[in-house]
Amino acid sequence: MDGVDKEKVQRVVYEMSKGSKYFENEKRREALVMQKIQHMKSQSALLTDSDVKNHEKAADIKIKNLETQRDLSRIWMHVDLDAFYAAVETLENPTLAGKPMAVGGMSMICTANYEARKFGVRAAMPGFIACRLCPDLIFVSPNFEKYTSYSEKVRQVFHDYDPNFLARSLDEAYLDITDQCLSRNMSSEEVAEELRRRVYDLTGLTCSAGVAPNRMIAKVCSDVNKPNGQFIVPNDRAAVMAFVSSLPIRKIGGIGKVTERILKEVLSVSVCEDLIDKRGLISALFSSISTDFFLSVGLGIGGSTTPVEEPRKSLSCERTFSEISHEDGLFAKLEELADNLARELESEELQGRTITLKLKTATFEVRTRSLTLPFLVCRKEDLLIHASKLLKAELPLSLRLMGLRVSHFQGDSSFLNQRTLAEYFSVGNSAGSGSSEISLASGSSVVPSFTAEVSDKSAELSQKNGKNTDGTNSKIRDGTLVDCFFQGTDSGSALDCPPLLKEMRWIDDLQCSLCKLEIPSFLETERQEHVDFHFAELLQRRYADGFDLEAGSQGVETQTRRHLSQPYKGTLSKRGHIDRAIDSKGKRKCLSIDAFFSKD
DNA sequence: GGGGGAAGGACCA
DNA sequence: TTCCTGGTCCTTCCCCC
Repeated sequence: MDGVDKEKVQRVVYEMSKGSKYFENEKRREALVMQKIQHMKSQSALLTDSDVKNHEKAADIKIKNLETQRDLSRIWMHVDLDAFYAAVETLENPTLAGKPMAVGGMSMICTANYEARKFGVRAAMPGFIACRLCPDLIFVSPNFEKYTSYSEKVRQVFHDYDPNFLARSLDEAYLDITDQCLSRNMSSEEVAEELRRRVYDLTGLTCSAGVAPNRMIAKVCSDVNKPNGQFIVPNDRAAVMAFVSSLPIRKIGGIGKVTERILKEVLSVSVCEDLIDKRGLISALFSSISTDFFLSVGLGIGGSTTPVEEPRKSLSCERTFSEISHEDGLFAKLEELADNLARELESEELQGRTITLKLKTATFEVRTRSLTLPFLVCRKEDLLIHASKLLKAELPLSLRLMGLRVSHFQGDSSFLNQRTLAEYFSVGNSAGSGSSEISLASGSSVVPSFTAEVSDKSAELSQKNGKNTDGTNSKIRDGTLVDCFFQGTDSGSALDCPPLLKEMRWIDDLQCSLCKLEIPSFLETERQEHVDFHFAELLQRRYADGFDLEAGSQGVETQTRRHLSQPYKGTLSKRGHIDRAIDSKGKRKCLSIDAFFSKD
């Protein structure tokens, strides 16, 4: 931004943050980056000329490969609305026009209009610092409903130019305008001008556009003549290379403050062209994925085909608050988050297996603690049970932020179409249950359990060696089989997984009957284990207040998940004990089944 | 060596 | 007085097979 007294801005920001906890944390992070840079420098110093030459050769092969992927047949446009939130607020309240204004509050600013930017006020700047930079700054609270409704209008226009346009946020999108240009015999420049005019006519908002053969370059282009302008890089290799050659690496999406510093300080790379010149060192010092990325940046290649829409990977909720150190207060916050997140999960019809607790301490240190369960969860109660354990383990704490995330969603879409247990049993066991057997527990409640045979060979081998020998996880102790886990049906497994298992999923309406579960007679049998797969969850629920099954070995989980998608976690001993269970104090417990079920 | 989980961090809007 | 939120991806470390 021209006309900004950068030095003054830096000085004010420094003066205002100096000595604060935030500042101290920044210094800590800065030291870590420096350490990383030093480490990479020393690694670089160890490289011989021939090392670098060899890496250069490897990079050349990569470059050759990348060149074959260069696609100049599509015309991409990146559209970015100018100071979007601020512009919407000004449209709704014209008295704000021409005055420095920021959307956000004293703690943080979402965006600032161009008048405010002249003072150095920027998005992601705390409001109190912005106030110092620009004492007349007007604050407006964000109103996302309003922005969403404007965004929808703008998207109507986008849709006319590319029905498959990619919306990146409320104020940004990528459009493939190739067909528009061809069918209407218009240049990309004309299309961009027309689109921007239509957006303005419909909403009163101005936007900037960038046009290039791929999204990576188009994104950079939209920034060139911002605000209310456009810039075009023609679909021509030489033009792309010329544009990229002097382009500062920081302009590229994916290269942020830290990466920029590392590239500059370790490799003296500052513009994209340097990435090709330094390909040998890059290949030597960075991972293959990072090297590929840096090389494609140097070549101006990136994102020319329409990507397939990926399903969501995680869903989270986090809140910043004024410092809390009291346990009750922390758990109350957690409950709020669990409640919020459960609602979100419900509205998106998602269930996940991994729960991640995010904590930001009063000193701005960020910690995450996660837990992957053997079953899917989405209800508030379940989130809370597991997240509470994660939180408990971190106490005492003084926090300024807490967040909760669920990920590891059930990827297999067929899983979602599976029948519930209730449905399964209401139509009988006719659907290809194969080798499975259904045994009913005594009493009226219908409880499925599975039969799995443990091969004699496996048991023998286990007995002989005292450990697993053939990929199974059965163990022999005192002449009886304990620690028996399920595995898949591929050859070599001793335990056979009934296809029935794939028909199951945890459902709430079965919880009552699950609580009446009785352990069938398998405990007395010699060479046969019937394990009800609801058992693990039953235990989890039963001891929700701090009694946890110790995780089975990771390998077992892996195996089990791979084949069954519903792993059994925990250990059930043949002699009727719940073995290796851990209570809330971390003590290992051994309960008899009788004792377990006689509780309350 | 590869797969998976945990933790941390970079980056983006 | 006061430094966000929600998401993705990558890396590193470690365990287990």
